[in-house]
Amino acid sequence: MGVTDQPRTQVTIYDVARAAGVAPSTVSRTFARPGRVNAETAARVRQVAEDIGYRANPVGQALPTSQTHLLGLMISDVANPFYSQLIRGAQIAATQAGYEILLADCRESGTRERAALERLVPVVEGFVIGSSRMADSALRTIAKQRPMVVLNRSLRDVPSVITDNVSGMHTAVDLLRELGHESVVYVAGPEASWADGVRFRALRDYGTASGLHTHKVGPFLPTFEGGMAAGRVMLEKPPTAVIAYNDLMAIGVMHALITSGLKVPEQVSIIGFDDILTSQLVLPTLTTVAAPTRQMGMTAVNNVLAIIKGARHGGGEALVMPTQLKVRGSTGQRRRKRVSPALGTTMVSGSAS
Amino acid sequence: MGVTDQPRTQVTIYDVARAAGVAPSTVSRTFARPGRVNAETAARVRQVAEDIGYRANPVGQALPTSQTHLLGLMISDVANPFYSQLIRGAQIAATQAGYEILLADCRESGTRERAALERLVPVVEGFVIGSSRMADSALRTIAKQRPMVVLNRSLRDVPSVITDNVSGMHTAVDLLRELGHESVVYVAGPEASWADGVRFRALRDYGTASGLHTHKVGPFLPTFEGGMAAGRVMLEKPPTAVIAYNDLMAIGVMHALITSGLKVPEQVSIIGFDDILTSQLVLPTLTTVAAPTRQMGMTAVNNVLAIIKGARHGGGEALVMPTQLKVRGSTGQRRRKRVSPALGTTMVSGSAS
DNA sequence: GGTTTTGCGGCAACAGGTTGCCGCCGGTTG
DNA sequence: CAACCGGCGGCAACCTGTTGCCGCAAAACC
Repeated sequence: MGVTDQPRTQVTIYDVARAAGVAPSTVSRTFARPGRVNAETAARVRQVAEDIGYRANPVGQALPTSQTHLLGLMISDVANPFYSQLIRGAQIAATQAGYEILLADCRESGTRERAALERLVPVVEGFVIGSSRMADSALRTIAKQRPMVVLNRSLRDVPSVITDNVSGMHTAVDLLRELGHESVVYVAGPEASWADGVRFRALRDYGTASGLHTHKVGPFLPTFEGGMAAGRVMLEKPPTAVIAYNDLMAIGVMHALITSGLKVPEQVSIIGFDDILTSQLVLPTLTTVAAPTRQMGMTAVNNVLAIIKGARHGGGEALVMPTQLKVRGSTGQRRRKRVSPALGTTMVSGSAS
Repeated sequence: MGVTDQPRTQVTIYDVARAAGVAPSTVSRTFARPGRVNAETAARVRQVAEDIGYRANPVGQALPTSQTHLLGLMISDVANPFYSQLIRGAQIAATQAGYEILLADCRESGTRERAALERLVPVVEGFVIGSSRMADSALRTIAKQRPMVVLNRSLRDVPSVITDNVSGMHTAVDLLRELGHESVVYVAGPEASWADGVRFRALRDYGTASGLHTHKVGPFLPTFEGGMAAGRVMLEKPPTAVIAYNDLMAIGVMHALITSGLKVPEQVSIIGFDDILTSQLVLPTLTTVAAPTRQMGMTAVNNVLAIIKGARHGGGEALVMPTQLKVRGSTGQRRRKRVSPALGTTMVSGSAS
């Protein structure tokens, strides 16, 4: 009946030692210090180990060495496809190095994030923080306890991997200018998101410099729903161009606008950030500033691993990954004036705010 | 400079014991066996522990008790949004019980799945297997070693949580019949997927019984790309109705068909399975057989936990979760014969297009 | 009052590995 | 031939908790 007939007694190095006629320490060394043991002896030990089905117990190894071979990966929302590739990249890099990933999802809450990190500290050897919702100081507290690499955030003295938000935003602005746009609304994500601040400032600064008038709405949740909410807010005075904190929000905005009869991209151009798979599936397809998420996941993990292995993290400079503007269907030429159908409330011209 | 100044020496029960003037065993009992220790003594120990910053070391606890408080969650593709809610549900249930989730993604490979499970066995207390790509026998081998609950698969003597594929398929067939369809093509997912077989058989059996001619193409990868590939294959002789193994494939099929000029749902009706978020974002929106994924994740975790705590898994019957047909824009009335090239807009799903 | 119970703290043996240090042995070197 | 050295196996301490068992003292019982 019971399928779970736990093998009550696990095979240990002591069993192997006895069976092979050597001391336990020799068995241990055979696996942990290859070379320290005579080749013949080692071969015999390995053989015996295999015969009687020995498997090293990671917990036993972890106690004296404090190497759990576990890495914590904190993300703010598993349901956000942005993380899919990041998780996968992390996973691949970890597996290659013989590590496993402990996944924690804080559901956009700094409190939950903190609690989860606190719980994980004693178990993992290091952390990769996918987008933190915590305050710098709190993050530093954790960083003091374990090697960590943060993504999409720059924090003095803590190694980080970020995307080139500024130049990504510039390409987006350039595109809008080329298309004849004169103003743009930025749909903000979580206040706690570092990237959100950077993106908005990059937009404002470069926008002003290049004659694009900018305005901001939000913050909203960085989800499809959040985007829809933002879209509804904008309906009173529809903008001609929108840049959203991320793709999910951009799609939400687009959905809300289209549902209320606006045409994308004829009346409104929309640009997102990240380039999640869904961006290619919606209609119109979404123009977006793409980030190499998978690569970032791998890089982040490899870096924590390097630090764990003793590499003193260098100059403290963030590692900047290039972004790429993917121009798709949601952006189009700005129409001067009149858009016939019952659009009494003409647009912009004297863009207020 | 270095931010990672690991406090090399952690505070142990021995430190607490010394500081509180008791034996280490008393400290241990204070936390592990409340009640076994005199209330006053316990209070003092707790106070001292807090003062000198004692935090129990999970590894130390895991060794003698073999309770790692870790659960393995195996999924076949993180990038498939189907798993998002499942992961989240699992996560929530685990956290509530004081457990953490070790995530493994086998990327649709039975070999990788096996390897990952093998690696995790010694570390976790139990497994939740999100859609296995392994053979029954291999799965049983693992099940013998650790408590496990499998999702979307029924396996004798191994507890499982599945969706009501059969009745879900029936509702889908009923819908197509109502809409006047006489034949349907099933787009198959991975051969190694148990659910795929069940769905197809349910379709064939019930279809035949209700006069719907069925045909199958595949297998294909259960991804957007897989769906596109299937769509291209079907182009030679376009079907009037398609049911795909899952939403991602359905969307891929839809994309391929629409791209080559076919109208959905006017010329082809498409139905998926799962109800991932993206299904509501594409145009036309996707009709699908929805599964309560979050709930399933929680249920699965709670069940493994129960088994770990000693509950002998009951009759071996799979736990069946209800499905719900979400009728959306991708399904429509079958057109008898000729569809004039310019069918213009019109139609049921008259949403913006 | 004597004896049995009960409450509770301590001792020490684990759990399963790792590793510093010692010692044996055969080969080098002078 | 003696002193030295390198290779290699074993001993035992150690990592951090848990827990069976013992013993002592106070409480409960007859």
